[in-house]
Amino acid sequence: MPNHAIAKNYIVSTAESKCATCSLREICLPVGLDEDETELLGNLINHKYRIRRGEHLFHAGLAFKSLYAVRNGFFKSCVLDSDGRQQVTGFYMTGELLGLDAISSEKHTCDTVALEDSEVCEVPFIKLEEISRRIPLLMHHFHKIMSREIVQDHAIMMLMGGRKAEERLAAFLLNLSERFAKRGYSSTNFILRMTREEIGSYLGLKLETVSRSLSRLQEEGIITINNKNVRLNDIYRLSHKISGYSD
Amino acid sequence: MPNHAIAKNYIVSTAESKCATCSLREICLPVGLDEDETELLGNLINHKYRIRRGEHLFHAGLAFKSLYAVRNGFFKSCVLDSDGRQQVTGFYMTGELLGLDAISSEKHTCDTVALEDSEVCEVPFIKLEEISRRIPLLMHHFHKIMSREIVQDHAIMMLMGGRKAEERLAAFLLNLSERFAKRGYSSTNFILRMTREEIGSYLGLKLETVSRSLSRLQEEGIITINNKNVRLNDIYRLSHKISGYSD
DNA sequence: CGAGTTATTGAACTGCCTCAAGGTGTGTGG
DNA sequence: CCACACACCTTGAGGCAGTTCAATAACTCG
Repeated sequence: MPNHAIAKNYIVSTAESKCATCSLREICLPVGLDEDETELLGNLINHKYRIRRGEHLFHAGLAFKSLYAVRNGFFKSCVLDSDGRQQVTGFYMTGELLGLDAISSEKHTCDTVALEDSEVCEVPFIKLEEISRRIPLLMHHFHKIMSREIVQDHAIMMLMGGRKAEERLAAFLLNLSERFAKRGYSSTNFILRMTREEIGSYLGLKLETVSRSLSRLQEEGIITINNKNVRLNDIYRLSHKISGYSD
Repeated sequence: MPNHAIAKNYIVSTAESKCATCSLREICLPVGLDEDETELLGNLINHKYRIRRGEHLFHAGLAFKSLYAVRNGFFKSCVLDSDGRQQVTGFYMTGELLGLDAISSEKHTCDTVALEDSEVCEVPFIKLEEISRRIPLLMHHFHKIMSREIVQDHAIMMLMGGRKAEERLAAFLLNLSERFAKRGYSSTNFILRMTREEIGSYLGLKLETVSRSLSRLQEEGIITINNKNVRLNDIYRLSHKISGYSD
């Protein structure tokens, strides 16, 4: 089990913790499994854990045993570098998979922290690989998830490489918006679970720059921002920020 | 097959194009396969292709069918954004795997271009997944490769997020150095296959800044650079550039 | 050899960072 | 429920690293 904090908060297996009957199946798992395959899934999840806001799911350096699927809530992962700076490498919401970076070295390379009270499903990696052999669709689905992570990272590199602060923020907000929409939440009205500093770290900016850019977007009427609450008033203009069009 | 240019340059299958007897086996493939498993590998590679300097291996948008293992040579991949800017997302050398980003959407998201005359082994992805089912070690190895790509991308995000130009260059050179060393080439003396602009794009800098930073490192005696030829004179000081130590 | 690409270097500019001060929100303990 | 402490956010002013623009030099390859 990941660490002491979690040990105290694990949730006993119930019918609901079976993937087969999970309400998130369509987000987490491939579609089109037959009955036998669905039956096999029963063994995939070990436990569910409750992680409270501010708690670590795992620390960098910890031996890698399991991936964790976000059942609900919101996480960040970040790497600490030699001189103590924190680089946020990703934000994760319902249905997304945590710990993929750890497969290569068999150690976690990130700290992963809940940004709100959350629940995760523990997926022992050995089991995932085992069951994958029996369910080609599951294997393929897993490959797609890893690939998606790579694509997402490339998008961030792209932002950091050549975009101005305001453009990065626009892209960031739109990305969140889409992901919320996919989960049935409002795409125009949501809460930023992370701090300005965390946003800045993720986008390669300082927190003051994040704050100023958000204020600017608000002055332009494109968004309304009140502390952690954002409303996207004009998605069209917001997305045109990114493409470098002037209107 | 990937595109017209390649069609003309494919190399007929020979004994040498079997993974089982390939000289790169230790770089490409997991160790510890038994005879049966090694036999199964025979079917993994479709063709080898010769790609000349400047030619594309594949273009962004192309339907995804295969991954490509670099047999020898050097590649870059890059994404083009809406207003035509090019972001280099990675450099790839012998034994590394190209096209991982394409799995998620079943379309290539990068252009991938040879920076010197190169050869690649085509690995049809369906076949890879099929054979993986029969060879757990191969599946696991593949997962590690994907994970390594994620870790590498995080390292770049880290550089872009909080490092100064000279530090980024130092990290870049050391990364190349290690990868060359692992392949039996000199770790202190190598050729930069890519242009200053490509380095800059990869690291989130302009080509002039790359040039200036390299010149600075040379003035300090840490490296010697002559056009594309680099010599790392003082790896110790070079690595201390990164950690933010002052000496 | 010559045309085009790539690299170096200089000078001026600018967007982001740094430092600083004050404001707002949140959660905890009395 | 209030008050206090702490964490987070906003805004301003000034500085600087890296960009932009420009001119020249060096290399590459037909």
